[in-house]
Amino acid sequence: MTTPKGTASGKIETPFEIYTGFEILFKRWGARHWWPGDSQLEIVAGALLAQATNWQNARKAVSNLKEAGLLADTVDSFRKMCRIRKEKLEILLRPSGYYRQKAKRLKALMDFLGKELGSPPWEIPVADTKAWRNKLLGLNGLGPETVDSILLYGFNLPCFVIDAYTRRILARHGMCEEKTSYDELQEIFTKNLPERSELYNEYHALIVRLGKEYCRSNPSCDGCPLARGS
DNA sequence: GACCAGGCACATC
DNA sequence: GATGTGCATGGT
Repeated sequence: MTTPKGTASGKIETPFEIYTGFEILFKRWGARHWWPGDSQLEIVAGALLAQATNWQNARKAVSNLKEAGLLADTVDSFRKMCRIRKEKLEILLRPSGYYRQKAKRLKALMDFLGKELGSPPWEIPVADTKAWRNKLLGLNGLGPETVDSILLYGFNLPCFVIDAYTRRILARHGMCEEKTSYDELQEIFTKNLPERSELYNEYHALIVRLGKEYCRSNPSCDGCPLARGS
């Protein structure tokens, strides 16, 4: 293993331009077409179920919900989702891990969205993005990453998602510290990109693609496409 | 059997 | 406010 650009800790000391970074990744892997899902409700639920687990496990729980007829964007399906007993929901969510917490959180989220917006499909005006972000952050079990994922992928609103991969990649390129807050990391992207949900969507998906290949199993970051001069 | 994976809340200091 | 811990499954 060679470490041409990385240090012993795998840190690359050359920051990359935020928009250029997108262009490089997009050129390499193209559109990722996130978030996978047949309905808006599936995307919203999936964002919550993907918390602290791999997508494979989250997808199993999503499939269980679909098979139970709970994830269609229809009045009947949504009513069923809102009325399902917590114990039954827990069984369906088991594969995604933390299933008791997630059942409680999902019910609370569905109740809230139902009261505020009725049955899906839902729409939120772009002008209300910030207000809705704050509303959702007030719900139990919804932190910034989950809320931004819901708003970006479920509602096509311009909220840049910061996840573990994003933090790791910025840190390795010397662009943030361990303790840099979520909001500060988000600003690094939003201040350097046009405010467009499609762009945020693809960029985050590409970062996850990058993270899986160059951060997880490659601590020296060999060949990272974002390294200057690579 | 240990470790990790697209978080978050809560207790404690 | 910073840090530690609980929540849990499934793949490698």
